[in-house]
Amino acid sequence: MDYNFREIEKRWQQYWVENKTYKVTEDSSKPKFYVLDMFPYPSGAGLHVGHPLGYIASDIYSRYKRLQGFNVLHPMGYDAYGLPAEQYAIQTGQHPAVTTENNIRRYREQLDKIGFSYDWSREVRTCDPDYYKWTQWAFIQMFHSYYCNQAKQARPIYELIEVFAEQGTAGLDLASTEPMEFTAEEWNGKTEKEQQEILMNYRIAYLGDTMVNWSPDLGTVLANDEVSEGLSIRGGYPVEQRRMRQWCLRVSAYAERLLEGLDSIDWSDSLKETQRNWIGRSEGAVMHFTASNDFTFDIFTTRADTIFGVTFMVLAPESELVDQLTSEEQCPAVKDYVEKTKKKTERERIADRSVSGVFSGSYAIHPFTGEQIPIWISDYVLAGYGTGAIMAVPGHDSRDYAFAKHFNLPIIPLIEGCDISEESFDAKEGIMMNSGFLNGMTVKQAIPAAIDEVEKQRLGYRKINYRLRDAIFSRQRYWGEPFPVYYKDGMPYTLDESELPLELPEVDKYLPTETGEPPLGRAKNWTIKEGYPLELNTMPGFAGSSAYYLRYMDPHNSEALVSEKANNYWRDVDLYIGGTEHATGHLVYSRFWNKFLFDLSVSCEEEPFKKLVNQGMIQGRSNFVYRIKGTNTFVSYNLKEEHDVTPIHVDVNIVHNDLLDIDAFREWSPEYTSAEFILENGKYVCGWAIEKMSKSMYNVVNPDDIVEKYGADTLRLYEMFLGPLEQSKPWDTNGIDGVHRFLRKVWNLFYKGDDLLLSDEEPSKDELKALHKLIKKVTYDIEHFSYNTSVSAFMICANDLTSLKCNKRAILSELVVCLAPFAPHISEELWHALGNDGSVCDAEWPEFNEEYLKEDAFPYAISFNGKSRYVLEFPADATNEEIEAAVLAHQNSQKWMDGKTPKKVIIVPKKIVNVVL
RNA sequence: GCUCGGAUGGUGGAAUGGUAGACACGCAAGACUUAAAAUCUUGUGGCCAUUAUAGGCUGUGCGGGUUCAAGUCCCGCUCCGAGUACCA
Repeated sequence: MDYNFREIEKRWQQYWVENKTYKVTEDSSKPKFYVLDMFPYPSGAGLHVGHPLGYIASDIYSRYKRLQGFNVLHPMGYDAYGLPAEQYAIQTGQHPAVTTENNIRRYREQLDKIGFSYDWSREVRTCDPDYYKWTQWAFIQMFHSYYCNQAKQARPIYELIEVFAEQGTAGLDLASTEPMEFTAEEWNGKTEKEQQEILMNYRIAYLGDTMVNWSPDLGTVLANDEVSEGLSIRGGYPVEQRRMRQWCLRVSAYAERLLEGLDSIDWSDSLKETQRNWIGRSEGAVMHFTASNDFTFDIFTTRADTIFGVTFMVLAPESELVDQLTSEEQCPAVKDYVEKTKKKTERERIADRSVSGVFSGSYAIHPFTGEQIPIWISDYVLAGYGTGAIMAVPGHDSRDYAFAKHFNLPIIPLIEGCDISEESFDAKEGIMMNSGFLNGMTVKQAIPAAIDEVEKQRLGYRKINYRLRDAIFSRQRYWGEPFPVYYKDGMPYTLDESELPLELPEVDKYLPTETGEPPLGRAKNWTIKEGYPLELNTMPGFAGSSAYYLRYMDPHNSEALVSEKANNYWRDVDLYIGGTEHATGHLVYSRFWNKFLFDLSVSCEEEPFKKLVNQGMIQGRSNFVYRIKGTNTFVSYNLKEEHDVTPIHVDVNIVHNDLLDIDAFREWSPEYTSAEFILENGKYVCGWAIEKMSKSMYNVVNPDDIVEKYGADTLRLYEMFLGPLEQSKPWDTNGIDGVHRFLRKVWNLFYKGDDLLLSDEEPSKDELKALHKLIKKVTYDIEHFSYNTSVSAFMICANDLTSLKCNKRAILSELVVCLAPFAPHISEELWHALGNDGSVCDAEWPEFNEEYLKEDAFPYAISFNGKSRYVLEFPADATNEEIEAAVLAHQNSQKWMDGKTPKKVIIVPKKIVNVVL
């Protein structure tokens, strides 16, 4: 009987479905283990061979943990809201729900062929009302919460209302959009609407006027992580800055906890570093400056020590301070400059690094020297960071230096011996000078000393600033979660929890309305209660993906996002596998969202993802043919230098081991039907290059085709064999024959022709050794995600057992269990061939026994001064003294030592003897 | 600019400081076959030597260092990749 993978895989996939093999429930008698993949956005193109890489890795880990006796939660679902389905809807009129449903069906078909051990009964879809009910619910909780900096947690807003009525803001330390102070009398004297407006300053989900990334082409705002280099990540459309009223989440309140939490989780250093940079904590001070017209404003600096080097101030063009600080005669020039910068898109601003700016006409007073410092306006200062204003110290900041040089402003050196004739001295080292009370201190001493003095004289205060901004949470799009919000008297109110889910309404078109409202403005009767209008924005993509791991724990619960019982059992994700592209998006929002739910006691763990592994990207490997210019003749790779040729991409699926299937090529396109070929050794050799996997490069490999040709088990093994999991690497179907041959080799250990040849004899020493070498290596490798080397270990073991002609049940059954996480279908089949019932998934992971690896005699490598190695064999129980004596005995009889007397003999546990001459 | 990775045969890649190149692809030779494909066996870093064997030298991007011993540790470079970017 041959290894008929098609039949085997079909049979066992069916068996798993019929027997609900992968269904899990809470079971307090077993330890839990939660393995999660980042759920996919089901795109129209379907899966290519790169997508399942992480899924296979996590599936192997899940199956392994299960064999080790863990109760493994391994779910899958779809991040189903998103822009592509909506863009497609705009072009074709096709409802995004239909497109999404079709895409999901296609994804599921492809996933099923690979043999994953998902518990599909727990599937979630972010666009399903039963699911987004809880996204909306979480939003309502955020709306009704504020963040207390003293308690370091979110608290219900009604507490705050009570405190305001009793004591105003006195003694409170709250996360807010802007600082506010008022008394209880002032609060109590305000109208309902005024009070609501004040509360907006503190809510964790709030409406705020902020600078947003606006994409005119997409007609929506985007979050910072959805923009890169001034272009939208999806689609690559230009993005500009606009001030708009948007829903925001007060992520910044959690900045410190998001930073601290990184120390407690097992993520790669580079990913943690990326998050640290994104959060961007910097310690410094806010300082008050007074302008000549008595208007006071604040700046933020991390270099308070350089206060005596300030020769000018700079405001961001978008800053509200600009209006306050512009003198009358400078007004036209300033207006002109501000208009100009507004017109530039973010991308143009990045591209244009030239120095520009305008004098405001007013001056600030230096807090220590009383000197007049000119105030300038320039686009190198950002409105969104700090206070949108800086004190410029050209001697010790390169940007200030460039500005000062350009506008001929004075530059003062503050550090002894520094040379600032060509560039600023930015390093935080040296001895201070020209700095009044700071003179003689090192920079490290001067920074805190300067802030102490500033605080003492009430000129400012210590402040920690974060780069992390609040997340903009509304999108002017159709295909997303509707906000559970309606407006009364212009103020937003949330729906009652009992009114959830608020379902996405139907619209006639997916475009903005004629008056520029978002698409939901087209919905009929989009009102609630006594005709109050509902919110027209929808939530962004990250809304639905921020708590999906909690929902998998209890996916059908209609009473809660997750029950306390389920949450207390599953707790958190033990292993999360996904790509780095979510480092500053999903993985920040999700941690924030979970911390908020932790404060509400909905989630019992503060960090959602204990361990995270990033799988590398799979790149494409394109093939080329070379057409001689002006002809329809193609020349083989190594002969192309003799002709003037144009390289042309050729479909990698008609190339095998870089050899072109000429007949298939002629059929590939009518253009090539009559193509002529100049061959080498009777073959057409193609060139190749590593490029992104994409249709236009003709290098997309579909997993279905691989499964059809080689089987799912071969695909799984080969994806792992390609290289280290976390490394990016090109897909190259060449070489897949190697792992396929391995599986056949395993098959042939069981079957000779049609006969099952198994023996109940005691295994030999060599057989046990081959097996236990495998068990040791594979156990270690799975724990360390070193799957490529474990596939090698299997091949070595199969080769050893083949040459030993091993057909012992005792050996083969343990081999099959080891193989089960990697190649589940063939393992099931062989598990049954061994006479077992049920599924191999219920077997036990074999235990490694060191005894079997011990040898009778060891070869020792003998080296001299670390060179020229010889080999001597010693019994396993030989002592170091015996080995040393044996080596020295050769001193005169062999050429080894050239008659020299050894100074030292070093015997290393690794079976090396080094003789120092 | 900053941060983090990486550099090992023709290719993908192995190597807790201890015989570098496991395993696989490719290639070459052989077996089977009328032939090819498939399959199996053997060889395969480079250079040198030899009828053959045994062998010698060299070798992990470059230059130093530590060590009995360095792909691995330390210092200084070069190149490549990823992320991030006027964050005061």
